[in-house]
Amino acid sequence: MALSAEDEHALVSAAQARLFERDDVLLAEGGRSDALYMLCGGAARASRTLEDGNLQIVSVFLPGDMLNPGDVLLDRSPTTISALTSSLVLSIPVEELRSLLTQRPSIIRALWRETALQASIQRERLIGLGRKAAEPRLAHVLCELAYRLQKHAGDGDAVELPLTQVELADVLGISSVHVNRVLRDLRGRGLIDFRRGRLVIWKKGDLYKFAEFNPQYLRTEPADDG
Amino acid sequence: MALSAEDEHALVSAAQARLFERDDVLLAEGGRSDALYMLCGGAARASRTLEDGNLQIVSVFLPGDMLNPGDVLLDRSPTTISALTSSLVLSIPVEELRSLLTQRPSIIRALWRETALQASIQRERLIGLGRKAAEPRLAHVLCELAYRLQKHAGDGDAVELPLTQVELADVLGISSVHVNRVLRDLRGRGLIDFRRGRLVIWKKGDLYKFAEFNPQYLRTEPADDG
DNA sequence: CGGCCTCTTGAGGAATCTCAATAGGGGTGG
DNA sequence: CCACCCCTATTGAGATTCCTCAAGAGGCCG
Repeated sequence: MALSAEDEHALVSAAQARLFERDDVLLAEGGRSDALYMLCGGAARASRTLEDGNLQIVSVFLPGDMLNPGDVLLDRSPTTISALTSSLVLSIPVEELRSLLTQRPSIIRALWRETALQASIQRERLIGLGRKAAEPRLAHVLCELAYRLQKHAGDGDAVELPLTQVELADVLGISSVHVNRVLRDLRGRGLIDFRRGRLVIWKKGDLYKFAEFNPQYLRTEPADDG
Repeated sequence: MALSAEDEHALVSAAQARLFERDDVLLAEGGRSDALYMLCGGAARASRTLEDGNLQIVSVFLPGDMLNPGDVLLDRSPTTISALTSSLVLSIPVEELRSLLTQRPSIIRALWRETALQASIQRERLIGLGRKAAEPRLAHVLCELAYRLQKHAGDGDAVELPLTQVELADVLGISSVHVNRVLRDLRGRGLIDFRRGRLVIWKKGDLYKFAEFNPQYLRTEPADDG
């Protein structure tokens, strides 16, 4: 989160820890955004349900992420945030956050930075949804999540991705049936293997190229690897 | 931009004004993000071109918008920003911005807020791209742009939207041919009329409902209208 | 053992695309 | 002022991608 040790300490000291189980709602769409949430363990999602019942997942959160860095500026939560797996979450009530922000202005920068990072992630997703076929679109999301979980994973390494095919479908804006076929296709190309929440990337270079994935947008610090 | 008069004055004083013509590039993808840009007049877009030549427009900017509030935190511009029409742009070199931010911490808040607002807009676009058919998706984008241009436009009012059908297609992630058919459909429903950059909304309430458009996410201040 | 969720595969259908041809408007040079 | 050109808009027709419905298999848990 790019915070100094002191700032992080101040933030965490003001926070309350809570545990959520799979599908528990942390923050309902339209509800008051009354605390800043930080995910310490597990995984979570932000989603919107449309009138026809269709669901779109807008963000996937992994340990270390803030869940609503931009939303605390707003009154109400624009999406529903819920747990993908058992999750440990820290929360700081907005009143306390406000006083912290005046005492420690550098925290504002961190929130701004986190907001910008999540906007970058959403931008790449938007590009995929708009202009990529299902195969590279799925490949890109897998690259992104694997990279965020484990920047330096090499060929053949496995990463735990707690997403079902239905959930992947709701991230990608396609049907779960099609996700299944696309996964089969990517497996057939020898790029990846994804089964029951376990992703293996066989050829990172080829996969990145196929997905047009460039991890630059996920870096918060100056380049530290390829 | 939610700045105090003094802060705005300080910001504008440090800025340099420039005029761009249609399709001029303000900031190239991958280029250094060396200044903060603010759009004063005209319109602009942020876009990404994929390897197959396909283009996706990620943001449309209107007067009053900052063009890269989150990107100044990063090294390089993630998208190409170019003018949709003749545009007047203020720019503040990042070095000067940095010193301004230390002198006037409240400006950080404004940049954070603007970053969060643009993330909100992108989130709604993402939802449309993922889960809405072309008709409500286009309707939603038209609602958004009309609202941003003129919050209080009523039924039958016209708004100048400097977008061709090709550009709308690149916003929506569909082909320009299909944009044309969808516009015809929306016209047939009596909701809107869009010809050569001029949008008329016949029935705002019906259009909002059809598009599932709720302007809440575009508000930076507490509610001031319906 | 039974139920439920996830995954897998097939088959027909719907939305959207690409290609192609035509029309309209606005600018520019002869 | 006209002719020409280019960009934009419009419409048709066939192709493609992805969807929906449906059925069955596999795993997990009470």
